[in-house]
Amino acid sequence: MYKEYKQLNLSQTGKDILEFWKKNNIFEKSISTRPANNPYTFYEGPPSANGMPGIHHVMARAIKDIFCRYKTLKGYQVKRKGGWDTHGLPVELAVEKALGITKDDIGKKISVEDYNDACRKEVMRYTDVWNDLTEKMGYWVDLEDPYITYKNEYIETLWWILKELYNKGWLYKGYTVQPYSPKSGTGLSSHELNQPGTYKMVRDTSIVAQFHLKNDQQHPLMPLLFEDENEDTVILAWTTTPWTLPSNCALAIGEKIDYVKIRTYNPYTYEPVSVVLAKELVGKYFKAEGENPTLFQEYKGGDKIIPWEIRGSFKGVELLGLRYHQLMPYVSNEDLEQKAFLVIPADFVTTGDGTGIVHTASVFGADDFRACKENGVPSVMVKDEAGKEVPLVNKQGRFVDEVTDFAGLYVKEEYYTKEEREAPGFKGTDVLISIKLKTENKAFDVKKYEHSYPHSWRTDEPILYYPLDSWFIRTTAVKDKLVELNKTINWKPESTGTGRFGNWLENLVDWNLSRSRFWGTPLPIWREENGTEEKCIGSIAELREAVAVAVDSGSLSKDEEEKNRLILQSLNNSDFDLHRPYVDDVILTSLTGKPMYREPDLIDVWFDSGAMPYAQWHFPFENKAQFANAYPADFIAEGVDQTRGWFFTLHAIAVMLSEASDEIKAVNTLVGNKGVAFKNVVSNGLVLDKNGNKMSKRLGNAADPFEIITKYGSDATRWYMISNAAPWDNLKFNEDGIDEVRSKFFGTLYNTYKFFVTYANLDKFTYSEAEIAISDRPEIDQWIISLLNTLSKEVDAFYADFEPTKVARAIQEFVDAHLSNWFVRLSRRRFWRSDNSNDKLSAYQTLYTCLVSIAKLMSPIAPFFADRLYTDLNKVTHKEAFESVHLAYFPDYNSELVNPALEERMQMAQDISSLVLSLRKKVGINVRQPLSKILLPILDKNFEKQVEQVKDLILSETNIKSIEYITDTVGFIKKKIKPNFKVLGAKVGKDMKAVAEAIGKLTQDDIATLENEGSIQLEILAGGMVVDIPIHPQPIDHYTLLASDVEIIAEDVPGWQVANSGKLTVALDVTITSELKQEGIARNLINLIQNMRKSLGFEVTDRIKVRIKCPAYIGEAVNNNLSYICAEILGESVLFDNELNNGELSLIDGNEILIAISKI
RNA sequence: GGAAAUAUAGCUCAAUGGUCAGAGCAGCACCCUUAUACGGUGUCGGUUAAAGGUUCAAGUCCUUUUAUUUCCA
Repeated sequence: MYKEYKQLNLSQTGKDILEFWKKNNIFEKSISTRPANNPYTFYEGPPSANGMPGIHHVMARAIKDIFCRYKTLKGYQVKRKGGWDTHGLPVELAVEKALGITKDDIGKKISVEDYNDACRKEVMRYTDVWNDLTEKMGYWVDLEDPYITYKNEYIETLWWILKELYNKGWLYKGYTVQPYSPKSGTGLSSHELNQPGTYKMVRDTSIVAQFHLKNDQQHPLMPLLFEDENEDTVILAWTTTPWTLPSNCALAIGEKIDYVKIRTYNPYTYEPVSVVLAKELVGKYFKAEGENPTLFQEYKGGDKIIPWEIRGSFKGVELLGLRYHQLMPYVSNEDLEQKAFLVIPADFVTTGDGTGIVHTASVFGADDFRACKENGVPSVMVKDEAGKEVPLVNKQGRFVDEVTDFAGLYVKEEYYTKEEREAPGFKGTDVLISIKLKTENKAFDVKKYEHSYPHSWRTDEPILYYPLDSWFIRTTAVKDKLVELNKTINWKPESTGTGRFGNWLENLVDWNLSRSRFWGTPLPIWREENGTEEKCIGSIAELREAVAVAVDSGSLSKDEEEKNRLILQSLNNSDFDLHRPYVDDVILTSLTGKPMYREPDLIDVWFDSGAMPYAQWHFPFENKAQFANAYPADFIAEGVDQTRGWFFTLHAIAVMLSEASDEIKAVNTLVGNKGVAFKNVVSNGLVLDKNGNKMSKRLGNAADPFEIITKYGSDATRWYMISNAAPWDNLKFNEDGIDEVRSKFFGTLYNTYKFFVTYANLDKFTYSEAEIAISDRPEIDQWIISLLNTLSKEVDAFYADFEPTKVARAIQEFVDAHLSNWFVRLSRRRFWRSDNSNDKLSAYQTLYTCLVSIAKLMSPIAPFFADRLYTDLNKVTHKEAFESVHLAYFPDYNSELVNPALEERMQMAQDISSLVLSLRKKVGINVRQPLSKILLPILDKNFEKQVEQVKDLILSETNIKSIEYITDTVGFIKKKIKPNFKVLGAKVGKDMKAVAEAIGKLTQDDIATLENEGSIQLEILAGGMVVDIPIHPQPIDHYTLLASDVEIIAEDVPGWQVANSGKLTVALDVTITSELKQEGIARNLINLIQNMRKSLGFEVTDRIKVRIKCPAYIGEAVNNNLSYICAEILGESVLFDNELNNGELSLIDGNEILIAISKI
């Protein structure tokens, strides 16, 4: 017996099937039953388990799961090693929050050791919740043996990779300009900068400074800039950070921006001056009424209106190379004089603010730094006591001594205490600088300016952009190869690969690896204090050796030696933790016997995850074969936000290793990899709430995945997400949508199953009979089998092309429109017949095949329901030897079973039926009333033949007695002609409009001529006008119109009820004879009785007796159709009883009728 | 500021450059049903975000703008 259910309960199905999987190790079997020599490699992007999973994780993981399951169906062995991302700032922040401490307290209130222990616990805090969700949502991933990024083995592989890069010369120390908080003395990550509330509106002193051009230089623009030798020409540049002006080293312009030179007076010193600024911004600094050369004679210092006139204009590119006098010459040298203080190009210059010229201080702005580097402009630096170059502002945020006037002053007012700032006479440094520049004739405009500026979320004070020491990976060394190999990767969607990722690679800069933190992978580099010698450690063994050397060297202090000795012991016992602080205690010795200390930085956590292909196997220290068998990945998938995260780090590390590492080169050769880490990548979009807003806990619009799955089941949730929008489009998550999927798709499929089992159980159909050849089955069976095969092929192609949305929609369409609402509906009678004919058997076999195939096709997306469907069917028939659909194989596509002509004519049957039903609706004759015939105008010879084959389906579906075909020999049909634009467009081009119009004017006779002779001449004016009334001789173009250039359809049959759609036209005979009328009454009665059977709860096999009280003419109708009625309702007898007083009162044809039925 | 994606009916989505822009849901009306709180027929609903341009022809191609989102700065 097939299992029957009271109702569809996807949530319960999920739980049951999960239990079944667990009990029978289905996941393990899905791997072990596939050959190891046919691997399909998937990499799991590790989630961080220190946060709760959200609904977007269900989305992301459903996508991963789908393709892994699909490939399993296709016979591949798909191992899915899970993983956890355990390092990084979010972990540190969570710990600090939990312990109520800040970064400053580390090493003070709490030891680094305890802190790291706390991190280690924190990071796996929600693993149980994650594992629970993983199971419940049906995501198959190996949770038994995941890779964990904080494990020593994992870190050791990272060290190995770093060493490979180091040996290649691709690991180096430099500095970058980063957000920096002088109060806490640390750099801030962009993540920290993105904390809410870091950007605040502040009022800063802004200065438009005058950079005086040198009047003795060689430059093409000199004659224009200096019209006479006394002219003082300056470039105006604007800044909101006046404290960076002493460090100015260049001025940046936009090459395409228009600039002008304006003669005017300085508003503070009243000196005559010529200023250069962007043309667009002139109005910002000059009043319109001042533009008057005659005012120049009258001008006195202090006048409100300052006269001005434009004396020249030029493109930015013409300004390049101009030299100017250093604005605040506290620090200079030969190098600066030669290469700095000039105009350079930069792409970030705009005319939105300021003057269209940007003051550039290379060490205090990331853009500035880049622009200066690209143009070979050195930075303004001083040497500290150790002889090291340092900027003019020290790490406390104060000016160094060399900036004599302002030495020791904080550059930002906010760094002073409240008392200091409120003291009488206090002036901020920016203000002091302004005053100085004003008096020196170097300031053109000083204003307070309100703008948004980032603040340290810890100290709440404005940050500085400041140069900090960093370790870099020279990714730019392999830039071309990164770009080249990216083109071999299949991106879904493509635009992410070419656009976002491609652009990113084109503008690649070296990878800044350094992070000043505590919980992460330590940089394995030890250095002498003066940096002359350094050592990169690539393995634990190497570390042990180096420590041993250091211990034996005798050049360490007693203390250090003792510590090292303990470390060595621990290394020998293999229980040394590679994290800080332990690794910081390791002191190595240089060749010259000097101590070497570890560089205190940790590495970017993105390196952790990008190295997972190697580190998850502890390559090359272990598992070399496993690695080679799983490299590179065939498929990965993550959110689009990972484009420059995980996708990049995977790609970058793989490409670099393909150049730097002999081990990797060997593997690449072995597996035929040019150097990529992954071949296919799906970058999925975000999950937004139903209004398109970001989901956040704060707003309370975040959907809880557990709640959703409990309520609707994982299958409906997954199906909804996948079918609703392409993975890379953002999904507007709406619970109503899940409910719709449940009732529309799963409901329909479930009911189809229920229908099947209801009758299959009655008939004891277990598929034990011999398979009826498809060609021997009825038309409708052949049709649905044909569609099923077409569907399999399509779905296969969609899966292979990573288009799950198209898969889901195709399956939905099949199940709903074709299987349930056509095949089953039209085949119902075949199932409830009492004889055991071949026709009935064929119906069972066909429907069974459809259901089993659907289960397989849908199983990657809806793994629970599909497995229930499959196993419920297969348990009875034992047609296949698999205990789960996930161990089965993808349905074969059998092209011999596909019959396009059959699919076409069935479509025709559906369309014709639909037209007839719409006609019935129009004239108000319901379907229960039989009608005698419909007329079909014949379009072509094939048409009648096609319709004849599906005639019975149409007739029974529409309750019509016959179909008649008419040809146009009698001029009976009115035809309509439509141009086929695609064909004609190519032929007539510009004359299309005129030709279309001419076609529209063809008469019924013209159309007949065209049909009979295959062509007709069209005349249009050469100008493209239709020849209307040829009064004057006009040039005329002739076109020969072929039948293939147009579409001709029968539009109307005058005197009949007609409907058409596309090429089809149907005319309905609405005459109701008395015989038809009686039959209609009989049908109505049947319907009433069937409803009574149902509401009285009779079984479909119960036989009944009927008693009726009704008007005589209805009785006559019943008598005339008695055998038909009895057959339909399983009635033994129908008795007319005018004394009847119980029973159900109904209306037939407007007359009361009383019916009573009873079981026999 | 830069890059990318998206924008079509109240909602979710379709639509090779080819002529009434379609489905489903929701609403309304009628109908059908011995699987189906299912289905059918009709109805309501559109300046295809806006403005230019290319083309015989644009939702579709190009340019600009706007909005939303993401990443980067």
